[in-house]
Formats: sequence, C-alpha cells, structure tokens
Amino acid sequence: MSPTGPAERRRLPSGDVRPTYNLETLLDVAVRVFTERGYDGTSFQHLSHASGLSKSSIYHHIESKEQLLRLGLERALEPLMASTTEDGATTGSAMQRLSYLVRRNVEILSERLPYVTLLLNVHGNTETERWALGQRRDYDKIVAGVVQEAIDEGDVRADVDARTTARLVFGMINSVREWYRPERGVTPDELAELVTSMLLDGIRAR
Amino acid sequence: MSPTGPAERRRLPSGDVRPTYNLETLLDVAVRVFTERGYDGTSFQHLSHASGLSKSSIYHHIESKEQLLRLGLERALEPLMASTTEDGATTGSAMQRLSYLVRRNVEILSERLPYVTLLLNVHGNTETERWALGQRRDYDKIVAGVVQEAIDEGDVRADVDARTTARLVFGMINSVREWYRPERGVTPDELAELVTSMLLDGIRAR
DNA sequence: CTATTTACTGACCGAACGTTCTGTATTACT
DNA sequence: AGTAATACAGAACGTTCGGTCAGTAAATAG
Repeated sequence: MSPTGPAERRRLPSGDVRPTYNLETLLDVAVRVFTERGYDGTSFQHLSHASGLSKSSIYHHIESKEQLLRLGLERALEPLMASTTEDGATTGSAMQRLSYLVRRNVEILSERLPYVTLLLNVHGNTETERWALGQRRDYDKIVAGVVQEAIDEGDVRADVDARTTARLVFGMINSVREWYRPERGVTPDELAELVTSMLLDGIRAR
Repeated sequence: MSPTGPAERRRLPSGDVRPTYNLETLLDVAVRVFTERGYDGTSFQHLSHASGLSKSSIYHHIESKEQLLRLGLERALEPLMASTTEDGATTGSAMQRLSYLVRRNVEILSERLPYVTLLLNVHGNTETERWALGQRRDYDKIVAGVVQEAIDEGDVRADVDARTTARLVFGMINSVREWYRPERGVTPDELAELVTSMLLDGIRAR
C-alpha cells in the first residue's frame, strides 16, 4: 500500500520525485486497493496513501469514486464478453467451444487479476454494481447454453443440469483469484491447462 | 430487506406488533444484510431498516458493529473447524477422510449459508477479519494435508500438488454460496452428492 | 516573454458514519 | 403497590466520508 507509481515521474521544486499519474495509471493503483480492501472499505484516504497523491489531486484525474469502480469493472467485463464471440467460441463442437471459453476465462483472469477480482466481489449496492452483475449474468447464460449443447452432443455428463454445471465450472475457475499470483512462475497457460484438466476429469487418480 | 422479525413478538401501546429481539435473532438479521451488502457496505441505517429497530435500540443488544461481525464469523468457523476432528475426518483411508471433509463442508455451507458467505467475503480490514482469515488458513492447511495423503495412497492424481488441488476443490465448493438456495428444493445431501461427484470425476460424460 | 494548460495542494463543505446519552413505556419481581 | 429490569426511541456526539474550490508551481505554446 506504499506509493508505487507509474512509469513517468516529474521533479518538484522541493527536489522530491513524485509519480505523475494519468487516468490509466491511477486506475491501476485504485483497483489494486479496491481488491485488497473491498470497494466500500476503501476511502479516499486509502487511495491517497497508496498513490502518494492528495485527495483533491485524485479528483484532478477522475470525476468520482464510482467512476473508478466502473472503469475497473469495464476492464474485466470487456474481454470476458468479447471472448464469447471469438472464433474459438463459435466454431467446432460444443465441447471444443466450452474448452475454449474456460481457457480464455482463466487467461483473462490471470492477465487482469485485480480487475476480475473486483468484478467477482461486487455486491449490487450501486447502479454501477448492478450493471456489472447483469453483464455477469449474461455471460453465465451464454456459457450455460454451450454446456447444454455439449450435454446434447453426449460430451458432458447429463445427470446434472447445464446451469448447475456451468456454475460449478466457473466457481472453480474464479476461485483462482484468491491464490494465483503470476509472479510466482506458473504461467497463465499452465494454469489454464491445469484447471481445464481438473474440471474435465476430476481429482481422482486414473 | 423489509423488517422480518424473530419468533417472539410484543404488543406496543400504539397497537403495533413489533419484533422483540435478542442477540441471537438480531444477529440473524444483521448477517443477512452483511451478506447482501457486504460488511463495509452495511450501515446502522441499513440494519435499522432491516430489523425495524432504531439505531440506538440495536445498541441495547450489542456492543459494536464489529461484535456482530465476530459473532457471525464464529458461527461459520466453529462447525468448520470442528468437522476436522470428527470421526469421519480421522478414520479410514485418506480418500474417505477427504470425501467426508468435502461432504461436511457442503453441509455446513448449506445449513449456515449467510454465515459462511460472510466468512468467505472477509477482506482483512479489521483485527476480527484477520483472525477469521487465519482460521481459514488453518482449515485449508489441514485439508491440503489430507489431499497429500490421498496422493501418496494413489487415490488422487499426482500431477497437481496437494495445495493447489485443495484450493480448487474448495473453490468449487465455496462458489455454491453464490447461487444455492435451500428453499428451492435441492437438499444439502443432494447438493453434497452432486458436488462430490463433480470433483471426483469431472464434467466429462463417461 | 507572456498566456495557457497540466498536475497538484490545503482548506473547506454538508452528509453520513458508528456510537452515546437521556428518557419512557412495558414487563417481571417482591 | 412499589421497584427493578427490559426494550425500546430521539437527539446529539465527534469523526470520517466523498466531493468542491481557489490557488500555485512547473511545463508548454505562441
């Protein structure tokens, strides 16, 4: 939570070197704090301390605290929604498309860890949060549809309904946010492979 | 969020019938609101509205907002920690003990849905929250140990390390909190069966 | 050299926060 | 009947909240 700044810096008359932020770099800091403390548990005092900027200076870059939330949520939702219309998600067998969606989800989760974490912790207290929850529901519905097709094609077990299977699948995937740290060496690719394998075949030795 | 009260009621001079709370019944209401809005997103105004009591009257039953949080977290952690020393968790093969822990976890999640949800959404902002996170870590470590034994006994796949497997297992289990509603007919028993089967054998048709 | 823009600050605002205090009916006890 | 305890409410507390504003120093443009 100490001031960890963006690339550009500028020298002040006092001789201090302080970070010079723009909307993008400030958002990075803010979302990191949001994911650590929760959105409601984060005050401008926290953002101030984490960025090295004063409260009022933060307002030079943003319009409101909720704008930071909205921008953060967009950075998670945009690639997630986009993944559902990519080639891999629209061609091949339902099982192939499902595998693609799972893999892309893990990748996006790895690449945008704090943003997706923010999204997954949303409660629905504000209009912005309810919008994000709506987007998530749309995404879930699309995936559940693909699961249903995979069941119909005989590739996914038919003893559990598609909606529940989809929910359990993304339950496991999304839980990755609670412990996965890319800097520890496991690549998003390896992680995606691991999770996909667990989901398809379970934990039992064969 | 409308005032839904406890069993006992008393008649006021105005003719109104209002709930008469004690610590236990008030906790039920508070934890329900906490899980809906998040702890930090819940003010005494919200608790007041949900209970039908005034802000100051709530303080007749409790000492502080954080006490409500602590009591709520205890109601989730106590049965969870207790499950690790029960017969089923200490006798039999590692795989049998793991299955027992998984099943008990799903049961506890079902029976104490709001309390466990509260626990799983904790951020670590207060001393109470950090204590709860520590308890969770202890629990996770115990389970990871059993997974390791199950790997050694050849019943769980050895290509993923025990810690990661344990995390993914409980990632799927705990995600149940986001959609499972006991009143919709699925019993905790059925749910436990379903989740266990998914975890052991995966989603693939066989 | 001047004017404008950019990045930032301290002082301040009203509202909301968790909490406390004083008071009042109702119930329980003797 | 009198006393104590219980269960509440209204008003107010100091603090912190998200947000505004007037101003300054440095960088940029003309």
